[in-house]
Amino acid sequence: MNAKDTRERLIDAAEELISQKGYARTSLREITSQANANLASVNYHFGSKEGVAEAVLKRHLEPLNQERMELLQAELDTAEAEGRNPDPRTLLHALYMPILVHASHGRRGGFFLRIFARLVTDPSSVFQKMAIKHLQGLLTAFYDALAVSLPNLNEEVIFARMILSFGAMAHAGNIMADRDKLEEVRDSDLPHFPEVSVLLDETIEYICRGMGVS
Amino acid sequence: MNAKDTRERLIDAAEELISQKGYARTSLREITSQANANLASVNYHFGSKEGVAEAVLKRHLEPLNQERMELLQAELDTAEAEGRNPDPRTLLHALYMPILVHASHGRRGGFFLRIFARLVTDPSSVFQKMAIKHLQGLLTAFYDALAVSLPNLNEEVIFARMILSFGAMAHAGNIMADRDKLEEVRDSDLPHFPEVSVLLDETIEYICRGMGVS
DNA sequence: ACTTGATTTAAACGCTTGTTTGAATCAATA
DNA sequence: TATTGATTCAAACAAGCGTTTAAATCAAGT
Repeated sequence: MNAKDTRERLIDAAEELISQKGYARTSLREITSQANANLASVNYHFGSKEGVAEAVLKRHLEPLNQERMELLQAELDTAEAEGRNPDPRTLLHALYMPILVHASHGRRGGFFLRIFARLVTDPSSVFQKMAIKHLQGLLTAFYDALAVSLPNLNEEVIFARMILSFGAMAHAGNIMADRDKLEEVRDSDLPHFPEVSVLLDETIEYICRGMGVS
Repeated sequence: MNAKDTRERLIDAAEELISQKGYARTSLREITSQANANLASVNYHFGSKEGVAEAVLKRHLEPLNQERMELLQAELDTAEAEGRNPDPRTLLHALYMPILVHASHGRRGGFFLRIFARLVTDPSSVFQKMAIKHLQGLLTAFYDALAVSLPNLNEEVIFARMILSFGAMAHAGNIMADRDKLEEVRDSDLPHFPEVSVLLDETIEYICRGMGVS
């Protein structure tokens, strides 16, 4: 019991600290101290500092990607049964709703989405490899489905718009996670930062319009 | 002459290295070595490691923001002279074209945009302060103009869509900068990454559609 | 109660980091 | 040529880092 507990406390602490300070600026001493564990425990349980970061990402991305793949498959099956092309709006919901809902529910979702936004941006290191490993398959599957469901758009354009949607979604999730902190430094000439639920809805609609799906 | 040269060589080296490896993973020893300068020169010329990173951002953001503010003012003036509201599409062009063109022209623009994309994402440090310092005024000015030019959308919605556009733009610029590297690791089931010029055009159109401007 | 394998612990390792220092060098003015 | 102020330089600094080690502790099966 104690063993597994330590492992999970380490992931919890790493997740929170990395989301707040970034991977490089978070030390193993901070992580283990926040987790009430020994300094060496990270290397024991995860092999290295990179290992615990990978575990953090895995804990969120695996169920998230599974859910998205299931929603994708469901629409593909329904469409085939009904003898029509998959509906692009349904596909976009399948791809973006789960992660946005995840980001807007509870602390840990916010922690994760801040890390995720950086994952996409970070140039080197673990994150690059992890991004390819955990996102390439998902992206390809949804690209294939979208290409079928939007037969009047050429491949390059669909791909370009998927990239743009991805950026919009990642940034929106990041803003959701930091909403309260951003409100504090907001220029008073700007309106309030949108409520999380408003931003969630606006994101989906924005992406649908951007993709050319009405 | 030698003095100013060193300063600029340091900024050049910092820009390239930070864009490739990230701020935290780039050491002063790498920067000064690539710039053919002494280790202490960064602290002499910029006061600290943060100082040279700030100088990198300044060198791009100041002319860029000046250009955008001039384009904004030009449209506001023209609109007032013609007794109409500013045109939202023109405003969006003014806000996003300069930085996207900058990103797509030449190496240094690409270097900058990779750093810029991280600037928006990075949780702590210099970057947080720099983002507020260099972007808040720009954002506010464009928000005010867009609110006038889109009178049928409420404030919160306009602001939300600006946030989403910002994310899409930053991600697109990042992809432009890394296009060739991304092509190498691309899943063969995906189409080629869009040409820089294609992505540039698609980005502007995507943002206009997303904002609800047709 | 003993053994075994997993986990935790404290300590130390070697290495890299950003920064500081004080002397050396340079360029230009008088 | 002497002086001055700016710049460069080599060297050292203390601090923090991730990782390793070997002994101590723990939990469970026999």
